[in-house]
Amino acid sequence: MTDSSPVIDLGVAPDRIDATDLLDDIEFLVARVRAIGSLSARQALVPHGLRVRSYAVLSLACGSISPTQRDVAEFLFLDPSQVVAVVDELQTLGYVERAQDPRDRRANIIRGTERGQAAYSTAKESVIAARDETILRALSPEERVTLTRLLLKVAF
Amino acid sequence: MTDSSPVIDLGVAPDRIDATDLLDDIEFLVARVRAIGSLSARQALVPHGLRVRSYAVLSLACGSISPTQRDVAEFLFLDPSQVVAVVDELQTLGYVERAQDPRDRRANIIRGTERGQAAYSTAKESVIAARDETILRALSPEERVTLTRLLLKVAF
DNA sequence: TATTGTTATACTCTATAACTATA
DNA sequence: TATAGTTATAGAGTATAACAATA
Repeated sequence: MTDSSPVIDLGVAPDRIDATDLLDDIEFLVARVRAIGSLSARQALVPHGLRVRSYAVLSLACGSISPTQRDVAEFLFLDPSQVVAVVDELQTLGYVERAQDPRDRRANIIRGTERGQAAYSTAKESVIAARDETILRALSPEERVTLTRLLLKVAF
Repeated sequence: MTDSSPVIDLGVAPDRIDATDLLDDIEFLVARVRAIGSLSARQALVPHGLRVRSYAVLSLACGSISPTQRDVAEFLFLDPSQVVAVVDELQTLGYVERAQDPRDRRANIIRGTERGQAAYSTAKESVIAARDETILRALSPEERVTLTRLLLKVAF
């Protein structure tokens, strides 16, 4: 990597952002970090033909929880109608399949196919690599653990 | 408050979200917390006639940094063209005014008016109250400080 | 030649309502 | 009566390119 660069420009020199309520505002900071992380993930996923949202759904489908579409919607804060579109897309790619939930014939269980597992695996590497270069770059291993733990408490 | 309730449904019972890569994924957690915080702030701002984005710009305009539109764009990760629209909106409301930057005649400095300061003040109370009920509810005071500090390191 | 604000445009994300089939 | 998935639609958010004024 000689002219690597791209990554993400965090903009705004520190000397101009001194006094602002927003800097103490967790909501604002979360929004900004999310924007950085989202951009990072989006760029990393382009070569894989996935959007951040598709990647998230694929991740759930490839895990061991066998979620219904409704589970996916709640977990990712998506409207059920949005899940339909994403699952359609992933199904067209051959990455996931819909299976009838034996406990409730109305529900579709989403499962990653073999091809989907493989695609998720490689995409995940790219996403993690990009993340380590952007949002995690400034944190020590201990801080990363702490941040994860605190976010987890807030998120659920 | 007898039937308070509304607030935000975090959905998904813990017993179904056991094993998932995403739970260790800071990017995912940040996205989810941001969704919660954004919804919380949006609801709190409805009575004030402000959107989250307008509120953020108003906050910067009412601070002591006298930002240009470009500063606002970089700080909030907005495209400069989006800042135009928000400032137009706030100006129509009489909350901010554009002033020529003496150091650069191309640049507009955005300042909160007296009316804007008042509106920001009351809106801020609502936003903070809503936030304490949602994303900060699960954290101790010490944890809030730690979370803020870590997010700040990542955000800039 | 580069940058600030601006206009315009297209695309993605999000919110909402209604319908069907099952429960 | 309520819930899972689906369809449709409108609005908000975001990305991109081009232009005039100024640096």
